[in-house]
This record gives sequence, structure tokens and C-alpha cells, in this order.
Amino acid sequence: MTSQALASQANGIPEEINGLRMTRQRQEIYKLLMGERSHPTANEVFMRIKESLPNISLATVYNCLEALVQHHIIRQVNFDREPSRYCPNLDEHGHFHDEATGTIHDVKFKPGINLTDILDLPPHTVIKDVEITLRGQLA
Amino acid sequence: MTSQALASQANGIPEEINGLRMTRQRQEIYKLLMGERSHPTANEVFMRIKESLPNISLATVYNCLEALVQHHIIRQVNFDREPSRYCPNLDEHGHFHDEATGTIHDVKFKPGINLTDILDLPPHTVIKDVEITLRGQLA
DNA sequence: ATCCAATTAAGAATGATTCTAATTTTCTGC
DNA sequence: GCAGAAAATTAGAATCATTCTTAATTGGAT
Repeated sequence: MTSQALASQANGIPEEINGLRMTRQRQEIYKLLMGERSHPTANEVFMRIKESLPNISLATVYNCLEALVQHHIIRQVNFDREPSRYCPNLDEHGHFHDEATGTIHDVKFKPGINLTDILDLPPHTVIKDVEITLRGQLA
Repeated sequence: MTSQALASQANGIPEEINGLRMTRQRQEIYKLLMGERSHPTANEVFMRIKESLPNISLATVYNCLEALVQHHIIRQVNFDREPSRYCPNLDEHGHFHDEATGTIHDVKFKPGINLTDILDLPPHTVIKDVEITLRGQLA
């Protein structure tokens, strides 16, 4: 049995997701994101993942995060030009950035709401991706 | 009469907007943005503004754009981690990024739509800013 | 076991943006 | 109108998230 398969068993994460081979590094990063709902940056992932993978490099963290995003396993979230953050929640949702604490909250749509119902889109538009970000304070 | 006042007369742009003194550089940049609806980047503004202000520096373009954004005269628009773009449309609206052509289209809300009506926000939330970006193709 | 492709690692390079320091312009009080 | 203070501009250096390059390692297939 390969070390990847062993890690897979221990982690409870399949050896492959959406056609992406889940290497040890990808497993650990994915597991970390699933556990934390804090929308960490690549650098934050790098610092925390060292506990389980002390020799991982920052480049690998970027590579893994990009691979996971490309294969629709996680989502990349951007606020203005701040460092990208990563989110394991694949449901269509927005993000609220609380300026007071710096924390980020997922924001769901109310039931039955369809984005195309409320936006005045040009005709024949095929939407591949939507990003809704809100900035403010929890008063 | 100061050179700024003279430029102001020639441009048809007031000497001050929202408490921001409209220097020659700020006037020209603002005028350029009002004329073009192409959502240019800072560097694109820099290249085009040289026709009217050959000695302007890139730092000044950034300074002016930031001042105009801070004083709510223009808006800054971000797509993922691409260079920021600037937009003179102050109405609440979103942006559709056409992947085929690279062009950006303003997207209005359908009449009577209120963002807080459709989002499941945490209680007591004060929203200061909303950004809606869509990515796709004009099929 | 061996070859080939994919992945990882370390550090260099990139590029948008910001900062610094010096100069120029504008404003204010006389 | 003029001196001094404040604001704006400039040029170039610095920053920092991200990407690239190259070499080493690992995994999968033969």
C-alpha cells in the first residue's frame, strides 16, 4: 500500500476527488480547511499545516490550493486586493467581512432566490461564477 | 486666477468635489474615466492620461485614483486578484466580466430589488459596501 | 525493477501597489 | 502681493502576494 493510500485511510479523505489525485499534502490542506471555517490565506494555511507536514513548502501550499480550486473542491475568495482566502463551502453563497474583528462570515441567499432573477443581465449571458462580498460591521 | 481654476473652467469640472480639491491631475483623470466606460486599470489610465499631462507619474495616478475613491467620486472594482479597475458609475451596481473579450459590463439590479431582502445576513449588520462580480460569456 | 509522468521543494522572479524623500504648487495670514 | 505652512506631485526604491524555474522526489504503469 502506498503512503498516499495509507494517509487517505487515516484521514478519511478519498484517494481521488473530482479527478484530482489527493496526495498527502492535498489531503492535509483539504482537511485543515474543512476543520477551520476561518477562511485562511495561503500563508495562514502554510503556518498551520506545518504541524502535520513540517517539510512542506509555501509553493506547494499555493500549488495544492490552486489544484483544489481548479477541481471545484474548495473556493477561492477575494476581498479587494487582500491576499486570497480559501473556503471549503461549495454552496452558492456570499461573504461578509466584519471590519471590526476582521472575521469573515458566509452569507446564504434566502430560500428561493435566484441571482438571475434580480440582476439585469445582458441577453444570452452564461454565468460561470458569481462573487458577492459585503463589508461592514456587526453593530 | 490659479492654474487649477483655469483648468477647472476649461474642463467643466468643479474646483472641488465632495471636499476634495480637484487639481489639474485629478481633473484630467476624472474626465478620462467619465469619458471612457471601459473600467481601465491604473496603468491604462497612466498611459492614456499622458496625452494631456505628459509629465505625470504613475505614483500620481495611483494617488489621484485613491483620493477620488476615498471621496466617493469614483469606484474601485476588483476581479479576483487582477489589477484594480476604476469606474465613474456611482449607482449601486455589479460587474459582469466577459471572459471571451475581456470587457466589463455594468449590471444593474432589477427595479425594487434590495440586497438585504435576498441575503440571509447576521442580525444587526451594518453594510458599508457591496461588491457583486460575475464571470462568464456572452454566448 | 524500471521508466515516465506528476508532484514537491527551494529560491528566484514578477508585478501591482505603496512608500520615501525631495521638489513644486497651492493656500493662508499679513 | 509676499513669506511661510500645508498639500500635492514626482521618481525611484521597497514591499509582498503570487508565480515561475529548476532540480529532486514520488507514484503509477510496464
